[in-house]
Amino acid sequence: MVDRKTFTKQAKMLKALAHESRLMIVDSLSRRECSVGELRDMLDCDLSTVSKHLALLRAHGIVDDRREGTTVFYRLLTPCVCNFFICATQVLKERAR
Amino acid sequence: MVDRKTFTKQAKMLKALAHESRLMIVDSLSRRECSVGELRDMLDCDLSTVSKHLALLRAHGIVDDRREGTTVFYRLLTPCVCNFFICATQVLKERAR
DNA sequence: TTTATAGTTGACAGGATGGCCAAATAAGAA
DNA sequence: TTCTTATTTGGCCATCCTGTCAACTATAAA
Repeated sequence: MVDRKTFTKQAKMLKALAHESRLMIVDSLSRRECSVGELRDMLDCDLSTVSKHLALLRAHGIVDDRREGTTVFYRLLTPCVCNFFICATQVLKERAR
Repeated sequence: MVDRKTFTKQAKMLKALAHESRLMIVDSLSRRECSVGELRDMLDCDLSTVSKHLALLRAHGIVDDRREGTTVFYRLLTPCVCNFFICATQVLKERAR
């Protein structure tokens, strides 16, 4: 039997990832460190919006940042989040049948 | 490079799972078929609330139902969603370090 | 046919999310 | 110091999510 609190934690983690832009951010960061500006170019939305998505991911311990001059670089703190992509792909495939 | 639409689909799927009650439902259904009433007893909330969570999961092709008399039984349609539990546990563990 | 049981659906309220703009901050360059 | 670039934060609004109650539907039993 699994503890209710565990489900709560897992739900919070899933919620943090359950957004198109945040998934795209995680995918990018899984390849290499990126600045906020680079991520905005990819997502094509307001810089402040990207910054807030990153703040949320950081609050959940998924990413971390470091400043280099005026630029802030983000990196993946828990690379295994990428396994979610594998899971999701698998479910979508299984569902399609 | 991954298609933007793929991220959209994955995000929708994650959103469907990103709720404590729905995770608990999926976990229960991974063990055996359950009626709405049984799930309500486990979740301890309004029957209509459970019914809506189930409707949402069904709309995403994650569960399916069958009626037996006045009772409706739900079952997991894509058992591989359980891999999300493994992923989530792994991330929470990696994050804890 | 009436009654009881099991679920679903609609309406509604409160709270959480997401996105943009504008203002604030941080750091380097002039 | 002042200016510029990069990013964060606060305010605001629109939208979505959750949960509850009440009303409705479906099926079986009396």
